[in-house]
Amino acid sequence: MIKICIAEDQQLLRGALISIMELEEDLHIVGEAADGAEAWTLIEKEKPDVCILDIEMPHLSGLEVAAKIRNHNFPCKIMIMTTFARAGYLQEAMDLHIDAYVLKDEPIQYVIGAVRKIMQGERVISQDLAATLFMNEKNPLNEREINVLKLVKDGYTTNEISKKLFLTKGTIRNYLSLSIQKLEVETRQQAVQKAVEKGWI
Amino acid sequence: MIKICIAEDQQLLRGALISIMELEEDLHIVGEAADGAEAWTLIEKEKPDVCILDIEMPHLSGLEVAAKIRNHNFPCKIMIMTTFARAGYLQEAMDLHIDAYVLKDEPIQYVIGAVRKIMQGERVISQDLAATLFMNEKNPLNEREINVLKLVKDGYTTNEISKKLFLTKGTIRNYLSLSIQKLEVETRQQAVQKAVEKGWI
DNA sequence: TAATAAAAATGACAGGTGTCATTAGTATTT
DNA sequence: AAATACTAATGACACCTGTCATTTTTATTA
Repeated sequence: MIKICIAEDQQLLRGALISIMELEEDLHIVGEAADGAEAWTLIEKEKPDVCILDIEMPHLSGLEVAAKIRNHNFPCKIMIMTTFARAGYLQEAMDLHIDAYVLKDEPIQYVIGAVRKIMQGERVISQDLAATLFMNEKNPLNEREINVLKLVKDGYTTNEISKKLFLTKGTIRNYLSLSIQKLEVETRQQAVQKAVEKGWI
Repeated sequence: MIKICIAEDQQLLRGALISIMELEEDLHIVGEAADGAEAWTLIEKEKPDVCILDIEMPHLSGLEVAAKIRNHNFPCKIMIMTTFARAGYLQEAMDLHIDAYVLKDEPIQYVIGAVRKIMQGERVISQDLAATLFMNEKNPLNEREINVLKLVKDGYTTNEISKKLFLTKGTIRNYLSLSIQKLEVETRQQAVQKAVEKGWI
């Protein structure tokens, strides 16, 4: 009997998956969570064999939960289940030695099959993602550029960012100018768009 | 036996919902679609009693499919099932006399219950949305402002927009300036954000 | 026909944005 | 000690943005 925890913020999908997995004789859902923080508490308590994590959740992302699981050396298998085929996410997942990375565009039987496979030590990655992984563009931005770009994403202006980071506004503009060049776009907004799309910030 | 068509672009959710609904004795899924265009073909062919439509799908949105159903005077009940509690979407749905407007954050049993209720002529709206409906801010933007703001959303610059619409760039700036004032924000990007969030563009 | 409203354009202003060349301080390496 | 690279700052330039007052043109209405 495989003990599973599932973390997914959309109740409709979470509930549906649970109902269907419970119909399989060898699977048992030992807990469900609607956000990352809840998921971590649950996993600590239930010690599941497999946990299925959505990436984009409130409080803690699925990748952050995965990092915690690995840091605590839990023997738990990890499946990331997400809508987004973003290279950055996938790269991060690989670095964390995630066991399965599955897109929400797969059939349920694929997900169930993947659970069984990873329990046997296999690794599962959705077909559409394999290509993404090979292309493997890596994040051209350094830490400072990432920080500044994140603040732009959150709607802050050059001046506000300069105050927040204790730098002059000229420096902020320089960082953004560099980011724009590295990402081969023309405005800070396009830079944010591209960086988000690639999973780089 | 209630005949149901379901249109939802995420296969995992679509498949899960179908499996679970098929377990109910009085429900029967007569067709599934992964985008709006497919959904419309299906509905014309199957003449279901109820169709469940996601809003954000490729080709045709759920609301556009709903409009087609109403224009052709099909006797089909319509349930909109979406992630987003956006006032503009809800308003449009109400104008189309949609029978149910359900958030993806509800339990499955709520959705199944809603199907039965609308078959008996009731109307179902997710609790969280009732408030949104009463607040009922309406879109302060006129047609031209909406068009310009949509182009900004798609990443076009002032100059590109002026060429596309055969207006001078000064005029585009004036329209954007007005939009910014009407939406009570400070930049064009914030204007786009707010308008999207409210379902106004 | 005259009055009114709207859509579109213009010009001017302050301030924001992106680029670039240059400088300076500070580690790190060789 | 010299070379290298990174981080931060500065000033200058052209261009973009948001605002405002004003004008022209074109429909609509009285």
